[in-house]
Amino acid sequence: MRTYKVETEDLSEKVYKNIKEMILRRELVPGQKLTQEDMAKLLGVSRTPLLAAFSKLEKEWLVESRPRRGFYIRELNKEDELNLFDIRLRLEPLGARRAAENGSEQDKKRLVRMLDAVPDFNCMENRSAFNDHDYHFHGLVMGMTGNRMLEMMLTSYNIISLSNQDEIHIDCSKSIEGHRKIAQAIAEGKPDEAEEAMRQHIQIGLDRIREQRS
Amino acid sequence: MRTYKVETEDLSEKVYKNIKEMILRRELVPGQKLTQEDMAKLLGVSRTPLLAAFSKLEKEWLVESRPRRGFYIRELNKEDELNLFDIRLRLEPLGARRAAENGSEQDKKRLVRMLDAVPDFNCMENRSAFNDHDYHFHGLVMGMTGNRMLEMMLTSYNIISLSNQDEIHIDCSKSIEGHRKIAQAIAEGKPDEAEEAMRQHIQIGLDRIREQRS
DNA sequence: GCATAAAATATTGTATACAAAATAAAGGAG
DNA sequence: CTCCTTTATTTTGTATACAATATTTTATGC
Repeated sequence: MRTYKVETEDLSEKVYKNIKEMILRRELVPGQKLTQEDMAKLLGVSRTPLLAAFSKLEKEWLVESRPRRGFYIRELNKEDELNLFDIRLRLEPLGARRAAENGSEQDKKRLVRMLDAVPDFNCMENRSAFNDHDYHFHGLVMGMTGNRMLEMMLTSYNIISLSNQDEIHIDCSKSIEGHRKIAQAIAEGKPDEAEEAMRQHIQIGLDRIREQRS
Repeated sequence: MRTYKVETEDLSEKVYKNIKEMILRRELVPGQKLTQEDMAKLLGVSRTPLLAAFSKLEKEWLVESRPRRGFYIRELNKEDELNLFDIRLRLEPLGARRAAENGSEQDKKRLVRMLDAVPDFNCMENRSAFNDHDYHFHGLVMGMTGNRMLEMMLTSYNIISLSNQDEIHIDCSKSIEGHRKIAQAIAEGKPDEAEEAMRQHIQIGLDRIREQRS
């Protein structure tokens, strides 16, 4: 009998996911040093899998390596943020398009349901709730594209954006309205509209960066 | 007196670059297993920095990790290749645009000179020469964008494409003609034309994949 | 012979050990 | 007290060691 073994992931992969999660949750903040000993103790592993995890995160732009000085949560300056959005502005609309084309009916329903379930929480007071919503929304859309490379890249970029975003400067209701429009277009299987709606949504984020940190 | 210390990179970074180079040069081919002991001996390092390098390469999609089985040079199936080009088709044109906008005069001259210096080598006979040219051309352009994230991503993707590309199926002169057109537009500082020329150039690559491996 | 099971070998993933470099602390000179 | 030098401590980067899993080889039954 053929046994379907679970592709058991190694420790470094678990650690990698944990740290990503911690960055998203702002338990680790941009600029912070990741002391190896401390992180190893915190996560209950040795430094070996930790180092592999750091290396992965480095190439995803979430962590920065300063040789012989240590690893740090990457802190974006204004130029970096613009560069990041330059990329997102091209790729997220592509993702929305492909989601409309390739997403399963089940996922499309889930997407709509997700937005129905987020009626009105106070963004100013509950920032992490919005963070979670935003992260999951973009993640779900990118998971519908059928392009795992795209999914991986944009998941990381989304985390960087969120973790570097200033608390004060988000127009929450407008953002969710944007999500709703995108979800609608994807659910209805309209690639052009989905792409354009996403483009506008990302553009707003870019505009906000431009006007603020100048 | 202020001393400008050279940011000395660690072994894992050197190993990482070495392996990337080896993939590009086809000394390591898609599907091949990277036995840790062998690679460590070959590169003259221990397995520790090697593992960090593998982890980096994994997140750049150049290497695949099969837990408890080892690391392998990533082998793209047709779907993967289409996914890859779906991304390149959006990002490389953006890169060409930014290169036209932000590239230094020196780099622009270098770009034109590069294409003058590649008059007519026989692609069929000298595949690796074309590989090198293609890699360096795209690398130079992406280095002119002023967007290091974009540069890093597309450098890797370029390597994957080249290492997975079939020997037989490249129209070399047509490709170089495309490069010439792009270089021209960038050198003249015409973003729209540069973007469009690059789009067409990548599109040709995509078409080739579509028609062939079907 | 051929397929299956058992033993032997090789390879991986992780922890630990150690040297080199960076940081922090202590000590003096002005 | 402040600045510089020297010493001590911490932290990093790499190598090695070891247990657990995969793979290969050998043995055994049919």
